[in-house]
Amino acid sequence: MTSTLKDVAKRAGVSVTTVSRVINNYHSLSDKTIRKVRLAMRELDYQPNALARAMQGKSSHFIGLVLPNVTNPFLAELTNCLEERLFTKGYKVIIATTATDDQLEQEHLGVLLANQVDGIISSSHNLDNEHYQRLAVPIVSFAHQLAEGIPVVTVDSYSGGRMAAAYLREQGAKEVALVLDEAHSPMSSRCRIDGIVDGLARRGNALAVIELDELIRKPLLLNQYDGLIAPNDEVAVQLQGMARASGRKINEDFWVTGYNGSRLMQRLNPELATVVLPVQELADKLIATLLEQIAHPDQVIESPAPVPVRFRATNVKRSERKPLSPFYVANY
Amino acid sequence: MTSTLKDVAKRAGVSVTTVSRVINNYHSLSDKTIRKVRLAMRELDYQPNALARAMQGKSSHFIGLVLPNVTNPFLAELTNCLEERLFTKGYKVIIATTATDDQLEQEHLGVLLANQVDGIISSSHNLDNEHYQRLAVPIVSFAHQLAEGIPVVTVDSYSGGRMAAAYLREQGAKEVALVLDEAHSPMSSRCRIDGIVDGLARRGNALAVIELDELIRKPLLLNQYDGLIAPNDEVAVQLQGMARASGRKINEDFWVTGYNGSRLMQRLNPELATVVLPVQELADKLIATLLEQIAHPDQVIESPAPVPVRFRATNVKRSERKPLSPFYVANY
DNA sequence: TTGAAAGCGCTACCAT
DNA sequence: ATGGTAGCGCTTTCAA
Repeated sequence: MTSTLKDVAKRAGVSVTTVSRVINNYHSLSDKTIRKVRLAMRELDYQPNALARAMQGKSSHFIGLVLPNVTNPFLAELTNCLEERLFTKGYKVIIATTATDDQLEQEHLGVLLANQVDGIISSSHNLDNEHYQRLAVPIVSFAHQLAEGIPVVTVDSYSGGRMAAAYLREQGAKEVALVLDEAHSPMSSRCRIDGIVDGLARRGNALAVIELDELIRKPLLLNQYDGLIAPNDEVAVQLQGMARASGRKINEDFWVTGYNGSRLMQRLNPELATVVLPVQELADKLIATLLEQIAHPDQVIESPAPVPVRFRATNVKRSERKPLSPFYVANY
Repeated sequence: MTSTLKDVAKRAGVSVTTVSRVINNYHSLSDKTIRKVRLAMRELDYQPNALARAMQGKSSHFIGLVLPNVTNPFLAELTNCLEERLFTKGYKVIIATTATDDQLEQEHLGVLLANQVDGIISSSHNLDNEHYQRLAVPIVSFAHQLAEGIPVVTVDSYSGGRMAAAYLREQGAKEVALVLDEAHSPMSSRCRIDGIVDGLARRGNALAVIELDELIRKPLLLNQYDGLIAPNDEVAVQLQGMARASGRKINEDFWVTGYNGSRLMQRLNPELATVVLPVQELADKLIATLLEQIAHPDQVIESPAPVPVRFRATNVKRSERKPLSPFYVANY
């Protein structure tokens, strides 16, 4: 049905070589030929077959994006950002959502390899080191050290933890606890906890730690605290809701800090103090690192330095808030 | 570097044909041969090249997923759901985020065609009818009629609107307004507005309509209402925040309804009354419709009947809330 | 039960 | 400046 190089060549009265050349704007072609070919292409509504092109040992220009899911607002934003930038660089993104399922991840990786992806960007980490090590394809990881030799783009989570803790202290919080949600989102970094401890500047004192599940079961536990550090913005909002329900006044006698600072959560809850990860910068770093690895497959690529984070401590008055920005594109 | 059919054949001491046959579990092969080949494949860590397979006029098993973005919680959930189901059916998903940019969408569609996608699922609609009509590939649309002959999976938005309005009335809201956010998320369906009007059951009265932007500029406008219908859950939460800031008691003297009912928003704000779209069912319908079209390319596929929605009117006590579910997989 | 050989649509090398 | 042709890795006749 769809026309091929040969069809175009026949119609233009030239060889397939010539057609191939005008497609790839080769030099040394007469204007007349170029015009003829272009015309034939248009007439036949010709679409070059990218898969066939990818078969000359050339690159497929596919990038595999492996992540647990895309419903997490931060990952969604990262995904958007990566896709957009990769597209402008001529790459197509194949998504592979793995949840926390090791077998699913393994299958997905297999499919990506089978489809000759030029490289993989992964924020999943359900497999053993050796699995990742064996993958014969350039790969960059986000936030997790997958295996030795695989570059990883990280954020400065120590500073993140420290700033959050310092913020709570400055606001006047006396009893601070770290809330964990190990079941669903294990704290990725030891560094962050170190930062929190240092930020609290309470030498010799252990950091109070509570499980979210426990807190949900025994809401009275909340009364012991006036400052909470959540593992992410979503849990932070939950905690705010719980505190409000127990009669606490958010940002007056009770403070919560989040983590990630996605635009969505920022809009939904402008009051939320949180550690903001620079998504665009992370996307750029991930891509740059991957492309470098693609360009130099047998060179060992260093992981870039941890990306700085910033802390957004908002007590913005409602009247000063910005209107919604165009990320609300669809509502249905 | 990576080994090919030929390599495997050589190593196993058989022809490429035979290897191809064991890969595709052809009948009539001696067990001995099968074992030999399997062994060779393992030894060489052989990965069939999916792109080469897609070149025999066989299908590529690529599906293009075209959407404005993936940061919208509902679209994120739909994306997750589609990817997961398509993967189990042996399809790979290439994402194409278009925002509201017609040129970007056009380029993306071109790339998808060039990569021989078997079909396209689209929730973007930035181009003219003819553009979509011309696409020589099976395509299903979500929520928008792209062009005649292109099947579209819709929800029963009339009922959605009607249930939201009825809810507000039942709660005792006297002054109800529909809030629009035309700039960022134009109301997709006339039906929904019809439903709202019918649900309010105020014959002869026009429906009050406010622009979100205006409301943000003049928060005092809120005082005129005690019931708001938001275009989506995100705006609904914003409105709740604004109302709370003006001293209204949510769900006591002020009610807001949302739209979409994504799990994320459900967790973040269990109090939010909203119209819930059945994501899984929508994903299934989209896939089924697309696959049918792929199976019968020249047959005209009918759009399925609008999918029913349900209204979640929550006044769930905090103590009765369920714990977070495992969609919070990553926090970083 | 197995193999040889002809493509799939394209690029690249070698000619002219 | 242009064309012939040999593959890329695989599937698929047609033969044996």
